[in-house]
Amino acid sequence: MKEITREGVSYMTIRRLPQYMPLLRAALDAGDHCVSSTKISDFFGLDPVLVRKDLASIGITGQARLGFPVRELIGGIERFLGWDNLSEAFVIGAGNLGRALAGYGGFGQHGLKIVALFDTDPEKVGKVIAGKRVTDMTKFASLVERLRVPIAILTVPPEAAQDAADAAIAAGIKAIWNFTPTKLTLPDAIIVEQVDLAASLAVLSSRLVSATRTPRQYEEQPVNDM
Amino acid sequence: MKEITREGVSYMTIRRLPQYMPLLRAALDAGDHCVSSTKISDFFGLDPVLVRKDLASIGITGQARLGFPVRELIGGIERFLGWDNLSEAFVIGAGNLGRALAGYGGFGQHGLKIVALFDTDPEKVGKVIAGKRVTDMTKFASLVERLRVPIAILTVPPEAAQDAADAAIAAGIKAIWNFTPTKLTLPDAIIVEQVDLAASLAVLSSRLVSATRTPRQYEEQPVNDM
DNA sequence: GTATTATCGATAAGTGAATATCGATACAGC
DNA sequence: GCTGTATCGATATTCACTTATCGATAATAC
Repeated sequence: MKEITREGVSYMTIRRLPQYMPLLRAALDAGDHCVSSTKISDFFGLDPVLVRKDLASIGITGQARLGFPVRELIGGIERFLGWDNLSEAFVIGAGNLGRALAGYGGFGQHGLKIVALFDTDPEKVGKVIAGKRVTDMTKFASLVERLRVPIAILTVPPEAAQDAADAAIAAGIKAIWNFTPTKLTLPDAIIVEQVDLAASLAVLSSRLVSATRTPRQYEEQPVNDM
Repeated sequence: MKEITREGVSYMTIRRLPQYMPLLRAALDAGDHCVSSTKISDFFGLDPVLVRKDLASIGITGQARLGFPVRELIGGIERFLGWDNLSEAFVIGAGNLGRALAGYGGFGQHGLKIVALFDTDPEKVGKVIAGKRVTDMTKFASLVERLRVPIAILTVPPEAAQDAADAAIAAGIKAIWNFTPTKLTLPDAIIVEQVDLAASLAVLSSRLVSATRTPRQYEEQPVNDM
């Protein structure tokens, strides 16, 4: 996994940071001033050194014997991930998945605000999901321009994905969160993050195959004599 | 990324294999007998050697100048991932996300068959989504036992996730595909695959932060998450 | 005050995956 | 048949991430 990332923060670190957050918030609620890397690493089954490295890489420094100041930690991670000021997003595709995402209340904590949904189906246009209106796709471009929305969340059927993505970037969208299985080919300047359910399912089912086809799974088998 | 994997096939390889499939199926439809690693790698922006290594690791061998026999390739990957015989799954949580997954027709191609949905909400029980009945959660255990369903797809609210997962494995579920942001603590023998939207979003927004705070631009990233 | 211990930060070592290199192979064109 | 070229497979190298080690620090116990 070779990733060019920002200011020397590795891809894997970026993926771990948000996972630390619930634990940190819980600690804050519990009134703790400091959290140790050991405490975090125990919870997630990681090495404490790894946690310290993650935190160090975004410029947070702890104190020996005490740990890391929770408040500063939360603030630092939020700032690094851009969760401190909300980015607005449009959902393209108001099917079940689009509606599920629009209805999920947790994204606000993650710096994402879904503003509206778009669809071509006149049946769906005009409905309101969790306070967000489903708008006709023909209005997409003008609204992106007017509201300067940087993110499109793509939840259209696979065969419509490339066209929708093209339309989105033509309208000025900077980043696409792609929930379709379609591999998009887009200009390099566009940020694309793929939610790859097929890959995730592959890991699951491949493990299941191992578990069922061989009674003993996992690494080592005593190779020698029986 | 250190992962326990089967027979020396790396985690990253397992995640790439399913992505190759659409291209292979397209090649098959086009009547090609062979596909070269170059063709695959070009499409996905990978190194051809990497593709060959992936294929070699699941025991598929090609021929110089020709490439890899498409039919054998597809068969091999499907067999490896367990897509050749469907695994059945129950969806726990018939909210928008659960319904979206139940309504998605593509999982059949990936060896997954969603049999039914479960929910505790009497409002939802009895409804039918894409031919699958929403059943009361109280019937879950007996149905898992009777139908020997190995997989649970978890789409309940975050705060209900741990309880639902506990109930699932008590009923005999072997693998959990967890779409909730809750980190589940379960026996080691249970296979858990986490769809980590928070991590995916973190990568997206962290890139967006870089792009907006510094005008410069970055490389691409073919690595997919979740 | 001194000893103990948990924890940090830095550096070094280890691990595993991606990439580069190269000889071998088999088809295509002449 | 000979040559050229695309492709494979194997080995070696590079690179990134994780783990191990160790001295320093600061709270706590005595």
